[in-house]
Parts: sequence; structure tokens; C-alpha cells
Amino acid sequence: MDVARGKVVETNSQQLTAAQQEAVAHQDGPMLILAGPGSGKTRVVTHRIANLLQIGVPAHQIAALTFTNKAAQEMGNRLATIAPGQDVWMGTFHRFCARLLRRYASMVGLAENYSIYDTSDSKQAMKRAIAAAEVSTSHTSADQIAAVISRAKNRLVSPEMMQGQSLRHNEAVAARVYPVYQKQLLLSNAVDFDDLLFHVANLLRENPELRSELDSRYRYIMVDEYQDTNLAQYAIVRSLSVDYPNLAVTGDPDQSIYGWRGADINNILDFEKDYPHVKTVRLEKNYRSAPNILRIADQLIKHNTRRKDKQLLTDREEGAPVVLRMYEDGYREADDIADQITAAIQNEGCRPQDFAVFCRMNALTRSVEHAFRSRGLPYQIVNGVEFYQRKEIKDLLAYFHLVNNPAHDVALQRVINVPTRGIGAKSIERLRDFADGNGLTLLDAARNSDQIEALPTRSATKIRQFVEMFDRLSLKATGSLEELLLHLLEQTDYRAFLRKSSVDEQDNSPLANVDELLTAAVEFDRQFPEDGSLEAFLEQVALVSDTDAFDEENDRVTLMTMHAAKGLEFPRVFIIGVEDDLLPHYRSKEDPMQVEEERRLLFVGITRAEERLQLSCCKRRALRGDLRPVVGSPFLMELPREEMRFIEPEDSNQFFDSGDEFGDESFSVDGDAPEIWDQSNDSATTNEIDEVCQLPPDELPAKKAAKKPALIPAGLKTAANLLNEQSNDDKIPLNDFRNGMIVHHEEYGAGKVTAVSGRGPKRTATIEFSSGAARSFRLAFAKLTLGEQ
DNA sequence: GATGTTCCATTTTTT
DNA sequence: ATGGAACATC
Repeated sequence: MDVARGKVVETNSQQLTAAQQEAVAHQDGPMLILAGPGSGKTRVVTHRIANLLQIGVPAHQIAALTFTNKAAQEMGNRLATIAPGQDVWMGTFHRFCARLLRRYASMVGLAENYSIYDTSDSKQAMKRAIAAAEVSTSHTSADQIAAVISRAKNRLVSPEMMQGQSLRHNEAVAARVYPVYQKQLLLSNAVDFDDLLFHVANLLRENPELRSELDSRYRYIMVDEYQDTNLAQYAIVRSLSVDYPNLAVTGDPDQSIYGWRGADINNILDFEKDYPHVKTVRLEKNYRSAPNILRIADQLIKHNTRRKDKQLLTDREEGAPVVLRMYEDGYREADDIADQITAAIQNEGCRPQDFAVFCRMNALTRSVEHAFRSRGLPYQIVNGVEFYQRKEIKDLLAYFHLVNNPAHDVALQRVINVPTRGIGAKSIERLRDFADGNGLTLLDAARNSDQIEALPTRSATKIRQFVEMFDRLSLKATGSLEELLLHLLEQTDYRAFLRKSSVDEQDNSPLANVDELLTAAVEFDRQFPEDGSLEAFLEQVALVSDTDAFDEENDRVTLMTMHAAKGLEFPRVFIIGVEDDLLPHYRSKEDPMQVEEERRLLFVGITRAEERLQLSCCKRRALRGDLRPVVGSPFLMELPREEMRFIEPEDSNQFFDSGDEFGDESFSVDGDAPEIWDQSNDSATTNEIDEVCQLPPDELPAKKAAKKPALIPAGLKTAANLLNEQSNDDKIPLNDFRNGMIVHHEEYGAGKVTAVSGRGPKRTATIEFSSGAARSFRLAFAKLTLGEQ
């Protein structure tokens, strides 16, 4: 795994505060560390581990459970600096369970080479289960059923327990699908994400000897982000802390943001009830943020009812006021933020990595990305799973999965006709029927394809050929990943298939992705030369999370969701789209508890900022295709306006330095400005837009049309588009770089392209200059123009 | 059976 | 806007 250095320089334990020292010194018995944002929680936990080691606790008796690999890594790195060479187990809950489950797979009816289905795999499996269960999905959907089942598993509800309960419609449907789905998973020797926890929790509950063995094996357990644990996770740590109740959990109820995934905030709120003799430590001193940022955060979170009241204290100096800014639309918002960052880098000596832009949902990163790219501002989008969700990567990995676990039906269905080899939907359906009818896996059914009466000989032959190809491939399973992948690519002629099926000729990114996967395989081979690396590789791939993609060594502006931002910190933070229906999201507005969670999400975002913070919202936002009027988030009303600096769009001729005037009066000066803080639906702008939108295009009043970008049909150029195009004018489109092309670089002069790889912002070209030097450039940022031939 | 077309919903957040 | 699924055509 990559080694990322922590930003915080470790100091010795003398410099811990009294509260921190108290937590560090705690040895036996349960402990609850209520740690506010930026309170040095990771530092406390690592020092405590070091302390335990020092007093003679063997490293293998300690386990630290986190929610992301990133957090585990960070902890590991820090521990390495204060207690080097100690083999303390650190990792995510899911990885911990995956590991236990490998060992005790047979006890839950799995084989040790079981596969972990990712979300799309389990969705496929779900569809098949729904069909097999013969239920109607007329008033529900596969997604809804999946959600109900997921929730059930998180709450340790088994298929049997779900029967016979009085349920709502989609729950009743789910209750019928659930047992079928579980049976199919077992037959496929597979688990979904929830099963990792579910199986382990059941294992511990049903096998007292095993439970006590593991309890004594893991005598000291630490859980990070305890506020985000669900019932299954709760049950797991609880049953590992009976004989040796040395469970130390850290968390902050105010940062509980995974309720939608089954996390139960009561786990942390009731911890003291669960463990009567618990030692509770509150870390309330904040080392991260300027006081004005903390006051804003504090004011906001005070509006929640389900919480433990907590102070946020800091010694830091007062900083610049928090900015609350309104823009005309998302494009202006993105452009302005890009400009602000560019200016700060030029004039204030900031570096790209000092900045982060947070949003409620991934879709909002698009416009920001565009603005950054057009300015040559280096950035990283933190969504680690993206690469592994690309078609070509999923295809190849599906072959890997099938080699590792031939029962993996989802993988087989994915690849049996990829590349196309004449096995169509009908054949697959017959194969599936045969498998279902005889309780076989799809591969076993395929091995007996000549016995399937419904199958034409022609199809049976094709299927047999596929099985033969697969068997040849399987022979490579014990070799290196590189060897396996190369063999696979050759046997299936996959690259040719990609070239043939790619829609536009220019786009060779699928091929570049294949190369990137190859690189990853080689790298994994290098790191884990032992046997069995295929399984380990697939497990690692299955359990990567978005946050894991964050690279703090990289000098780039970071773009991510607030969920992904938890646990991180940046000197300057922008939070975009602080708008009603987005934050809080409209789906969460019915339930006051969910609204509180949304408020906590904003709290998490705000408290990531060290020095400066800007919250912004727009008058209009392009979402789901078209530009719609929006209003500011009700949360903005909860902030102490007198402490903030409010900035309106320039072209409405309004500029308010600070908050006193920020209310009604500000807006009434200009009749055109919408009352963004007013949630009522009858705001002037809303009506105006609606009204105009109903007119046929040629009847649009010219004046209004000119003023409202909202009314410009997609495809026409907006001012923002034009601007961006201009600045890109002389640059070569990314995908136009070809080997042998002659280019010109500002600094190095003329050169020839010798290699191109990567895609999107990572697209890179190697160029040999006339001086003889060769250099690689990220094309999105390099200053390259077309050279003379 | 393969390929192309249209239509549809779908998007909150993620291990 | 995008991608998947259903439908139509070769």
C-alpha cells in the first residue's frame, strides 16, 4: 500500500493536553473518546497504542478498526514513527471481516476463495433473484428491494426473521426475494458488502468457542469513527469485548453522516449505557481551524437535538471572516472559485494542495473540473472507485474473478459473450434455466451445455469453446497477475475488441485503461510476490473506497464530496451548492432526523477548513439536464450572519461587506434579485422563469433572453463556454496527441511525441526534444502547441 | 445473434 | 447529460 506522510509532525507525548494524556494512559476497560473535529484524535489513538506496546501488550493483541483504508494507513504511518516495526493490525471493518471470513468461511457455507460482490455485481444478482423468486416489481424496483435487504442485513435481520412480519409493500416483496438472493450468493460462493459484516456477526453469535477465542486474540480493540457504526458492526466489536472489555472507541456524534447506510448514532450516544464503567474523555480543543470558522460550525450544529453538547475551543488567532457568496449560476461559481485559487497561488504564495472544493454530490464537480482545466489548474477528483467501474476494467476483472472463483455467476454472465463470441441473450437464458433447474453454477451448466435440450448444437459448441478457453486461462491462475492478464488479453484478443467497438475512433482511453490495469497488476505482483495474490488483489480492489484515492502528496486542488472529506483538513475550503433541496437533499427532508444528518454533513465540511472558508450558493443551477432556479439552503439562516462576509453577484450591483444588512433590505433594493433565503415558492424569479419557459423560443422577449442564461438551449454557447474556449484556443485537444506528432513546448522547444497514455486529466505524453532530452507531460496542464513539420 | 435505435429513468451520500 | 434496457432491423 502507498505510504502517505501525515501532515502533522509528531511531537513527543509531553506535549499532549491533560485530556489527551488521560486517554493515552488508559489501559484496561472500556473507553469512550468524544473527539471534536481537529482535536488530535488520531494522535491520541496512536500514542495510546504505543503506550500499550510499551507496557508489554503484544502487538498482535491489538486491532484498530477504521472506516477507510486511508485512515488506517494514516494511523499506521504515525505509529511507525513513534513505535517502529510493530505489527499492529489496522484496517477497515470490512477488511477485518473479510479476513476472518476467509478463515472461517466453511462455517457459514462459503469456501475460502469466496468473492466479494461490488454494488453493481449485487445489483445483477438481485435482478436474477427477483426473477427467480417470481415476484412482481410493479410498485417497487430492484434498487428499492436491494436497499431494504441491505438495511435488514445491517440490522442483523435474517431472511427467516423477515418473514411473517407486517411489512410495507416493498418490504414484503423484499422479504420474498431475500432468501432467494442469499441462496444464490452462497451458491456463487460470494458475499456482498453487507454480508461481510453480517456473516461475521452471526458467526460470533452462534459459536461461543470461536467468539471467546477471538475475544482473547484481540484483547485491545480500537474503533475509529464510532458514530458511523451500524448494528452489525456494533455486535461484532461488542462480542469481541466480553472477556476482555478493552474496547476504546473514538467518535463525534456531530459527525455522524452515514445513517443512510445503516449507521446508528445511538451506538455512540448510548455507549456509556452499554458499558457502565466506561471512562469517558472529551477532546474539545481544536488544533485545526481559526476561531471564526469554529464559531460558525458551532452555531450551525447547535440546531441539532440529538447530540451531546460540546465546546469547540482553540488557541488559534482570529482569521479572515467566513465568506458567504451567491452566484448567478454554477458556471460562474466554478469560474470564480478557479479564479480565486489561481490568484491566491500567484499573489499569496499558496499552493494548489492548500485548497479543497466540497460538494453534496459528485455531479457538481463537473463544472468546477471544467473551470480548473481551462485554467491549467492541477486538481484531483477524489473518487477512487471510478477506475474500477469502467466497462473494460470490469470485463477484465470479471475474468479474474471467474478464475479465482468459478462459481462467480455474475462474472460469468458478464464475460461469456465479451468479446462477442456468438453466445446471445437467448443462449444465456437457457443456460441459466438449466443451472437454476439443477442447482448448478453457470459455469457447471456451461460444462454440460451438450445436455441442455433447449440449446441448439451450434450454441452448445460456442459455449464449449468458451469453457475450454476459460480452462486454459485458469492454468495461469497461480502465476503472476501480469502473466494472467497478458494471457487473457491475448486469448480473447480483447484489445482488438475494444478498438473495434469503440464508438469514436479518437478515443483510445479504454486501451489506456487496460494498460493502467496492467501496470497495477505488475505493481501488485511486485508488492506481494507470494502465491494466492489473485485473491488478495481482487479483495483489495473490491474494498477500495472513494476516499482512498485522495493523495495528499500531490500538489493539486482537491475536489470531493463532504462524505469523502471526513477526516481530512485543508487551509482553504470552498463548499459549493449550499442550496435548498441539495443540502439538505430533498430526499431527506421528510424526516427531521435525516435533516439533522444533513446539517452534520455541512458541519463536517465547515470544520475541514483551517484558515479560510467560503460557502456558496447559486440563483440557478444546471441539474438533470436543464438550468433551474434554486434558493439558498435553510442552514444558511442558522449561521451567525454578523460574523460573515456576504457577497452577491457583481452584475446585480450589490455588494455587502458584512452582515447587518444581509436580511430583507439588501434584497429589496434590487427588485430583480430573488429572495434566496426565502423558501416560499412565489419568488419573482421563479415565476418569471416559468413564465418565459412556456413561450415558444421565437417569442422570447429579447431582453429577457439576453439576461437569462437559463433560457439558452443546450449546445449554444454561454459566456462561460466562450471564455473557456478562448483560453484553450491554441492548445491541442487531449485526444489528438499521437505518436510521432511534432509539438512545440514553451520552454523546451520542438519535440516529438514518443508515447501517450492515461486518460482525462491523467493523460500523459512522453516527448523527445531536439536537445535529446525526453520528458513526460500531463497533457491537461502542459503548454504544448502544434509544432512545424 | 449482432448491431443500431430509441426511450427511459436516473442521481445523494459509499464499504 | 448519460447510460442502460427494451425494441427494431440487418
